[in-house]
Amino acid sequence: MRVPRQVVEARRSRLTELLLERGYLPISELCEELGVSEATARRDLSALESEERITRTYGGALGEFNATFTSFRERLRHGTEAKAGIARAAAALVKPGMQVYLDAGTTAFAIAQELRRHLPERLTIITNNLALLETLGSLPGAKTIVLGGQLLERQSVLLGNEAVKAAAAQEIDLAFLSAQGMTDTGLWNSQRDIIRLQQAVMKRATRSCFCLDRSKLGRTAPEHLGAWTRVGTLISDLSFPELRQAGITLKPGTLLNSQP
Amino acid sequence: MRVPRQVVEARRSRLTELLLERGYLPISELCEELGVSEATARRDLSALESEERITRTYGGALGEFNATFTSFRERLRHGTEAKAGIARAAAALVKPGMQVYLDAGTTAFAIAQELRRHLPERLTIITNNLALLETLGSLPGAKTIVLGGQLLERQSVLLGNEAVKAAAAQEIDLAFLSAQGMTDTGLWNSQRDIIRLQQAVMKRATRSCFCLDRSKLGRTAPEHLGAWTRVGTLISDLSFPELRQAGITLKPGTLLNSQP
DNA sequence: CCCTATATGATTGAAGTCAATCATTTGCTG
DNA sequence: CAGCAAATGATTGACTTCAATCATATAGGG
Repeated sequence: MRVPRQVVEARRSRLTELLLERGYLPISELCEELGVSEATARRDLSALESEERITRTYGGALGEFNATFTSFRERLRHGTEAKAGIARAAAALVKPGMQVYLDAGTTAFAIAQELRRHLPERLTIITNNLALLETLGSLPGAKTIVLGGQLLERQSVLLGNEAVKAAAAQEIDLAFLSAQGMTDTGLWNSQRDIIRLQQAVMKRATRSCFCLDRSKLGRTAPEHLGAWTRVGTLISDLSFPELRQAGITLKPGTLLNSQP
Repeated sequence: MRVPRQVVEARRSRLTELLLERGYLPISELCEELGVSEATARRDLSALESEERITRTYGGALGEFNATFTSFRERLRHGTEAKAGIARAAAALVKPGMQVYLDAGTTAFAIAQELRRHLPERLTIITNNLALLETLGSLPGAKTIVLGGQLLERQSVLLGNEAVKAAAAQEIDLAFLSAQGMTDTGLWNSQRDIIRLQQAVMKRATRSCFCLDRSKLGRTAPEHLGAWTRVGTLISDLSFPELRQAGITLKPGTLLNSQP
């Protein structure tokens, strides 16, 4: 029997809520919970899936919860092998007892995963990248500090004045930072707030490492982050000659080449 | 053919990693990814499931990622109807343009879900409860601020000096707080760090609402949070006479009764 | 070096899932 | 109020998943 449109919509949003809360539900439980037949539950699922509000699986469905986090993982997965190499080179710099800052971005995610594999003792990790917390929260023996800030819509980063202020109060041995582009005039990033935070971190960090793979070469972004003179270390899959060809000449010892 | 124990273990931990990264994977992809037959993949899955390192589903498996968050959801689900009533009463106090603080705990989670349903305009939400961010991050038109702090192992809360300092710099119209127990001598909570943060928040909040359901009545906890004189509003499913019977006498207007 | 316990892949039957189809009921529009 | 469009539940057959069983190969202990 036909039922008011509004009832259908209500049921479907209840379904998304349920999945959001529970993460995963098999069809059978969905039917019971919603009080509808299997056929209707399936119809709801395929409707919601085409709106990309949920993800169907064989036998049930997943909530599109932490859409930001999962898209993060997606991006990382499509990220080149280069990123994994950079992460390895970066993680190798981390020694026991250090206080390490990890930036926003997927490179930091890769570094965190690498650190999970080979975890130095008494590590303190400082970050504003919420996507890392699932990875870092369960590390035994490591301390994780989150700088505060405003949650960026559709992203999993905290930014703003709170973040800058909190960064200025930290002691950082080693900061891993990333950027969206590099040219002969320096590094570029998309948002002013990100740059402000990065600059605050660099001021407090004994050593600042920028991690950029070759896809960033020659690209710019709306905001200028800083000149090459401010870069302590560059970790990249690019070689010295390749960089010079693009007009970038680094002081010796600045470039750290990652293995592929 | 039999294979070294170490190989099996390596494959299984790779499997957990994969699920951790991708959230969900169907059996077929697992076989391909691990290079084993379906039978072996299933055996791995049931082994890991019995160790509670993953969750099996019909047709695949879920990573036990953000175990903290999911256990959060579990707890919330088992939470009584009372909690939902309290959340409704709490959310009704929130008016457009307010800056609202949400505490750690599942009650705050329930309030956040309620706010998502009926979202006042220009809302600012301040919290240290990371479990809320999935819910609050996608709210259009609302601003979410996270106080910094140290990530508590096996929980999704940020605490410590950073948190207290950040709280002291906030302007809060309405704070929703919870506690683990209430007796005639006041409110109780488990950890000193939580209490320090709550006290800092109360100092900055125009109005502080404590949300406690009847299961908390008569219970204590290791640390004393404060006397009843410091409670601005109590939202509960308990009635005035019930409280008085337990030796708790509130000033008129302090108790806000939630509908069941 | 031998023996056994263990890991693996293939097979199989039972059980579960899915999309399509159809009849029925009922909201909504003209 | 009449007719159409939409929503629902039941049914069906194709397909998938699952656990159990079995044969085989080999790691690891004595």
